[in-house]
Amino acid sequence: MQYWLFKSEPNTWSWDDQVARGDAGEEWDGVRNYQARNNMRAMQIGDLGFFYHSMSEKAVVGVVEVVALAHPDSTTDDARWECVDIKAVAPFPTPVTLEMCKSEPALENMVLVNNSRLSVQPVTAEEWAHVCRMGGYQDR
DNA sequence: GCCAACGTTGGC
DNA sequence: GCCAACGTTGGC
Repeated sequence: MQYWLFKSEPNTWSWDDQVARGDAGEEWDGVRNYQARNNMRAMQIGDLGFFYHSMSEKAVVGVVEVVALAHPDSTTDDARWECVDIKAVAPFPTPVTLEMCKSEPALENMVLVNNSRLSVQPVTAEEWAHVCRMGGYQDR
């Protein structure tokens, strides 16, 4: 069981869009970055991730779950690119902003804080628990 | 809207 | 295989 962070611009694909897909989930397509793809290849069914809104919001707004292993990205013919499917699990009672993360010593090594451009990031179990607590989210 | 950081591309 | 140029991302 591992933890991740999925980053999206709300204008392109928002938490509400994700929720609207329900349990069927949705491809996390459009990733054209090797590091991000490699992270998705490493994912297992049932892995959990944060859903992060970049740009205007810059906050973790909810929790998603991996429901399909990495498979070819349907938005391209280029065999290099793969993606997983994820579904919305629950929203954060309180969105955790980037600013909040930066001010937390416990999160100083979080990828989001240090390499905000990577669109699919690994999250450690400690970071996961910490951010959940900040967001008022009851982890299972 | 600006600009820094990063990743990718392509010429050599 | 190196590196300069370019495009994109995302924080500010």
